Amino acid sequence: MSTTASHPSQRDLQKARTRRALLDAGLDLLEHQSLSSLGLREITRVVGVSPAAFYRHFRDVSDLGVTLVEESLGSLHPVIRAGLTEHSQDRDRIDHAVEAIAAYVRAHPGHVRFVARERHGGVAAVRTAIGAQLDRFAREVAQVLAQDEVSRDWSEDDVRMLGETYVDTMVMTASAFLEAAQGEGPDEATVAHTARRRLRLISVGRRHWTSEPDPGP
Amino acid sequence: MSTTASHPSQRDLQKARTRRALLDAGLDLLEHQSLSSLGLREITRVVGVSPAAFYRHFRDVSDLGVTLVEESLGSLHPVIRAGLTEHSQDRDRIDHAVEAIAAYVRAHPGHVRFVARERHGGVAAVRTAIGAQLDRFAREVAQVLAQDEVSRDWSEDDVRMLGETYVDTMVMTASAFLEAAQGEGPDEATVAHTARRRLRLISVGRRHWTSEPDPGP
DNA sequence: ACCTCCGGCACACAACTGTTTACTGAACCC
DNA sequence: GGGTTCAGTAAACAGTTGTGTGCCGGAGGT
Repeated sequence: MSTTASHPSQRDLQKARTRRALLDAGLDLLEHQSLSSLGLREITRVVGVSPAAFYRHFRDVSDLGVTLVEESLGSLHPVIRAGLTEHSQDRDRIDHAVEAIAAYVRAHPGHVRFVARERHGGVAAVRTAIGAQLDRFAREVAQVLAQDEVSRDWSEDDVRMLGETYVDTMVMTASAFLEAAQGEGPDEATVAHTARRRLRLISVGRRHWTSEPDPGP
Repeated sequence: MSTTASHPSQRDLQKARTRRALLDAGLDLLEHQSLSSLGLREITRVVGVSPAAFYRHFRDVSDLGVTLVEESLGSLHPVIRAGLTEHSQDRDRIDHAVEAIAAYVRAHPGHVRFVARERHGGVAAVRTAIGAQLDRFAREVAQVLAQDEVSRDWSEDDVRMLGETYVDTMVMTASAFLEAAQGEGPDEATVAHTARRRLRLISVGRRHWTSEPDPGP
């Protein structure tokens, strides 16, 4: 019995537990380095398990990395959709969004750091995995935005661009919050302040948008 | 004679030459990995020099990394200023800016990749060095923008935010162009198309901006 | 001409890496 | 209860790594 059974055996539970431990240890170690320098032995040493045991769970370290991506971003989709669907005044919406990001960073700093770091990192598989997830987010956001009255008659292309812009802004904001938390940049209040104004800038641009002829792509 | 003499001796020239070779080799190797996994021996092997020779030029690999930052971004300041100062219609300005970014990426792909990758990378010293440079850019851009008639009576804070937004957008665009060049994302034309519309979105938001009361920071 | 400087070298060091092998022993199924 | 499955082990493999030492040899200054 090795499939995802409804009645997980004792052994399955134990296996899942060490797997979790490996993932957690990996994420912890990634606080001060990047994935392409993270060693397999380094991880197993922290967990307290023999190096060979690693292969029972992952093909190699970048495989573990890809799993971490799904874990970090995969569970976020419903949250995003829920957060965007709730209607309210523009001002409040922005405030809530920024506060939601701040809360998420406080709750999962490791995951945020990992995504920000490996988004353009040295491991191709992880890079593309993150790219794919962010793309999904952009589509989802765009889909919600398209239903707003403001952008009723926007071209599909423009809505898509808007979604990407929002997603990128959110990721950058999250990363800025993280840096604030570890005292590397401006403090949290300042980050929130700038993020709010940045979102408002986009929002204003959106309200006055005119789909000019643009030759291309 | 070891200072920056106007009459560089034969020995100084040779030293500078190997130093250059080390930097170039390092940048090349960083195409497929990140700095925190780049080995000192790896570099010297490529250059064809003994490992010990490395210490004649850099304290360690992250020291070389910091040098690469200055080299990548330091020389860019005059270019930015020149590009921004030239006046023209909004449309043309955006088109030219995007094309300028594309050209820069084509000319210095390694430097662009390095900055994008190590901006949030695992080596603190390099991370802060990049942050400082981008901050300088943001200030410079803001200073130019402040003189535009559109944002005459903007608060200093808002202008600063606008500068940061532009810089971040440029960096992201550059990184997107790079990915396009190596076939990892959408093609170059699409990237340019989205970048133009994104810049126009910001530009529109700027024209209709009202400095609302925002409690904080 | 002689002495000094110094970039680069060869070598040695201990520590570390990813991967394979044959194995053990407890939980599992029938 | 007896046979099977399989997560985890110990040991060995051939490489790799960063760093320190002492030395060389050509260029530089006087």
